[in-house]
Amino acid sequence: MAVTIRQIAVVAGVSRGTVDRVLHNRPGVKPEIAEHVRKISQDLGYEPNRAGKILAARKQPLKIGCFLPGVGNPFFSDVMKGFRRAEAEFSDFGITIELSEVKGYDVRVHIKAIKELVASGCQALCVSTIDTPEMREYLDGLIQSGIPVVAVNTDLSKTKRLCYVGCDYVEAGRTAAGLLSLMTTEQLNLLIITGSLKMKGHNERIRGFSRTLREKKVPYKLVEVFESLDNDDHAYQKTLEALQAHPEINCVYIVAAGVAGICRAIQELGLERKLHVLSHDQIEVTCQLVREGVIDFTIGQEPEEQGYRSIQPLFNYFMSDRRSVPDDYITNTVIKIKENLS
Amino acid sequence: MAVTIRQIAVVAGVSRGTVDRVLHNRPGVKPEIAEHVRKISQDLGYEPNRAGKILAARKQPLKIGCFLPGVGNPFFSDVMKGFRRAEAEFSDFGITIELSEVKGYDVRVHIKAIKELVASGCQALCVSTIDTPEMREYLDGLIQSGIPVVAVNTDLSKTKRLCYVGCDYVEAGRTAAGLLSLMTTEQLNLLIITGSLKMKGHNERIRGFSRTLREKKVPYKLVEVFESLDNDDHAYQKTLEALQAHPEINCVYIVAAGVAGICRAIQELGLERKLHVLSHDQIEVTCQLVREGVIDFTIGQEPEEQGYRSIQPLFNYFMSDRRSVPDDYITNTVIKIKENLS
DNA sequence: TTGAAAGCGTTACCAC
DNA sequence: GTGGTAACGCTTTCAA
Repeated sequence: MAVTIRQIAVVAGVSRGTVDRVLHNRPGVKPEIAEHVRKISQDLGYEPNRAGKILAARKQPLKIGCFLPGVGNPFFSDVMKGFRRAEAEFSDFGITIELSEVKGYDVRVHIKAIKELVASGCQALCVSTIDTPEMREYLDGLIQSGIPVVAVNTDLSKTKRLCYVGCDYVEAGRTAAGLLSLMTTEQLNLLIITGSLKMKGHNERIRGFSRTLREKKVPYKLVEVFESLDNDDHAYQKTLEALQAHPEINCVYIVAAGVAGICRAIQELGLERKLHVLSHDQIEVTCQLVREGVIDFTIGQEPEEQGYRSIQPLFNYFMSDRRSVPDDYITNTVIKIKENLS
Repeated sequence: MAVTIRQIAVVAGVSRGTVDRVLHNRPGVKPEIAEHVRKISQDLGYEPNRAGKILAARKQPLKIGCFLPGVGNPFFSDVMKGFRRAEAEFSDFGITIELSEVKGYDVRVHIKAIKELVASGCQALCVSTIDTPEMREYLDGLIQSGIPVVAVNTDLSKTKRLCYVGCDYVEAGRTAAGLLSLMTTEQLNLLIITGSLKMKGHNERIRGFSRTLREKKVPYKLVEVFESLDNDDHAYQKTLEALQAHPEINCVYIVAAGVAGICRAIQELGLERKLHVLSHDQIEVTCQLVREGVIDFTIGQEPEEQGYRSIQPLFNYFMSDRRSVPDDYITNTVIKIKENLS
């Protein structure tokens, strides 16, 4: 049977109230007694019982704020599913989730939305946002004031975030290249279409991709790179032009969004199945195109897991009186072809 | 705030004890009152609070028995990791896990081991065993007597098992074929090495594999099939002979164990990287050979997840008074190449 | 500065 | 048959 607060109290010769005060660093305990109690709880290997905590704290349930720039981006709806699953899982353990979604990547808009979450009484945050100085400063302020923050999907470097839950972008790019190299040995004439050259994750994918091609000594030429800016029409136009201008292109690497537009261009030019086409993420549009054989494979990152695994450590963190500081959780780099789209 | 047993008692005009008796179908309640209470708890949408249950039941913690034929099989140690993770996760929620492992696939041995788990007081079981009539009969008896059984990794068809947690073997075979077909278009001269022709999962993989090759119209010839019987030396010998007798073989499909022996034969004949080699499962030996480039890719099935996700539904099942009957949980078919071995 | 007690939702047990 | 009460481990509040 695990050690309880009561046992500590008995051993220390004080009341449970005092032990509680010590264990939560609340004021009003004589320093020497506090030290004594602390030592005993250490020696006994005390770990708080979550069921007891939950029951006692039932009047102020833990409210976690989740922020995603997910409006209009189907990828994030899977992350949200993970949040929801965690909420359902933990609801009768006294956890509530407040969701906030915005469109696009304006730092001000993001900060405003997060502020609203805090104002609504959230005691912890899971955020997927932009890693800019302004954002970092704002979040570090929050963390300072006692609100732990989990970085989901996009890391917040050099902040005091509790942990990062998301994929390894470099590995994703490396995997795309590695699989491609298993599929062909001929010289690659590459068209790379990224989302935005400002997005760190996108750049990391490209870096991993080209590094692996070089390591594997795959002969390749980078014919063209451009941004889709998450806009299908724009991506369609640019792809059309690039493929017409450079008929030698035999491989299209789609780093981020714009997939529908890009593939429409490929199909209209009758190049379907004549080019290697690789993409990232497992969303409806990529799945459909993989099924049709237009895209050879797509590299996923377990978005739902990212949502679920953001909430879970927060739960344990609070339940352990902030002692179980969670590790980063890096999701698997998932290869999806037609047969394992599940 | 969720509905409590107390509220039901108030509304029904009875005591909490009576409500408890009704909700647990315990005798000693007048039928009309029982009916009345049942209706109210329905109307109010009562869901038991897990924290309360855990605390009250703390003296008889839920003991779950886990059985694996894992001795000498590294695959199962990952499943075990999942069991352990669940145990750690739920330990202060009053769950204990009793593990039992045996070597090999003798039904009598398996039944004996499971009997011991039951004798030691396990109130539920997670088992990975053989799907034979004798086993089915034994397990159905246990289930009848009130011990729910989760089938892990291998389904127990036509039993009253609570659910199946494991992979889709057919999909795994299909995926192997699908990826292979992306890697080559030439005629395939196949050597297939299965574990045992008696193992349903192995046969399903082969079925999925060949079906997909046919669907994709990949020209192929089955040069030879034999069993490794999970024995590396035997597999080594047979592989050596097969490859020498049939120099036209250009693809080796390793369906189950014996990987080390098979690949040793391939390497000794200097055929490394000259053949396509595919395997299943992500264990140390397959990982190493993928890293060395001897195996092109291996198809995993998330064994740790299988362990964890067997315990979790049992926990919820008991906590919900056996009302949340869990769905089957099919793990992902995971493609692993050198770059995403994580 | 400390102790005592109530209460969270559930179960088990004893008394009526 | 039914109601009341103690107990699980913890937090919070009130009293000393």
